[in-house]
Amino acid sequence: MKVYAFKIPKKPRENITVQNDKGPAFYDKLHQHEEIQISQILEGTGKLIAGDSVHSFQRGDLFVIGSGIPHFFKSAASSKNSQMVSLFFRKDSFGSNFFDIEEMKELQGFFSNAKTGFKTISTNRKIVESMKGLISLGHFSRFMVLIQLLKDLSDSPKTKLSGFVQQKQVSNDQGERLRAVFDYVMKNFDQKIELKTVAKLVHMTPNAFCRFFKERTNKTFFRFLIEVRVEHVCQLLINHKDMPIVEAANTSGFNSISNFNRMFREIKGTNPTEYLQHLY
DNA sequence: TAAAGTGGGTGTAGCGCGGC
DNA sequence: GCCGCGCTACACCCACTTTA
Repeated sequence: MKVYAFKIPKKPRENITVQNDKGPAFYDKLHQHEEIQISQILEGTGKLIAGDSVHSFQRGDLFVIGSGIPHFFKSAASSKNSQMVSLFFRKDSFGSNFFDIEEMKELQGFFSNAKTGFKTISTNRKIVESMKGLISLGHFSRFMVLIQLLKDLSDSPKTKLSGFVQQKQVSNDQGERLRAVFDYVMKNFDQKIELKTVAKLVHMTPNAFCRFFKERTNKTFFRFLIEVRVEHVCQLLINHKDMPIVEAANTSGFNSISNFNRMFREIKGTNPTEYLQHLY
């Protein structure tokens, strides 16, 4: 497995590509592409790895993934049906200066936020309907919808996806290793994971692996693992409102509630109870 | 690669709060 | 008042990370 330098399949002379992914799971191979990706989750749950961060996704979420950000959507095993409408375009799709003209200045917020990617929850029915409608539209209508969509997304509340901007393309060999590590973590985060096991998985010494992982993701391996666990706890608590916090923490790989609380506060900036109160 | 430094994991104690 | 739950603080150990 590798970080695919992904080519978005598009027809000749097509500048906006619309994709309707429907099935038991989404395309789950780590990849990166030049196009900016706007994806609306219509059905399904799971985790999105984008750049250096882990995010949960569920129905209604909308993600903007910037050009060159390595990413993949990992559908949850419990998710039987997944559907996502995605739109791909490049900033220079309509000419190198198209988005720099005065009339497009209001969209600069979108492009600056898109560099690190962002997530927004589409409470705005207009955005959801625009995304759904894209599938059946012709080229001109798609273009018009895109411009309005960019404006709506510029104004919508957003959460940053990745903490840093990827400066260079990840090579196939490096991507292969990262992909193996991500895959292993996704399958085993609820159990004890040792550095030497993961390092061995990618044929590296623990020292070399630590350096490698930090260089590519801008964070340590264990920091990444904790983020995956915390995200899983959040999903458990959201989906099972009566589940005790200590049970959610235990089933997500935390052995000590005190350590869990500390990690949760570091990552979410608040304690689990306040986090849930904020959501409802 | 090895040594030094860092910080994550764990156990324990204690506080606040709500329910019984 | 007692109990359970959620949370925080602290100390200690040692695995992990960084650096030379």
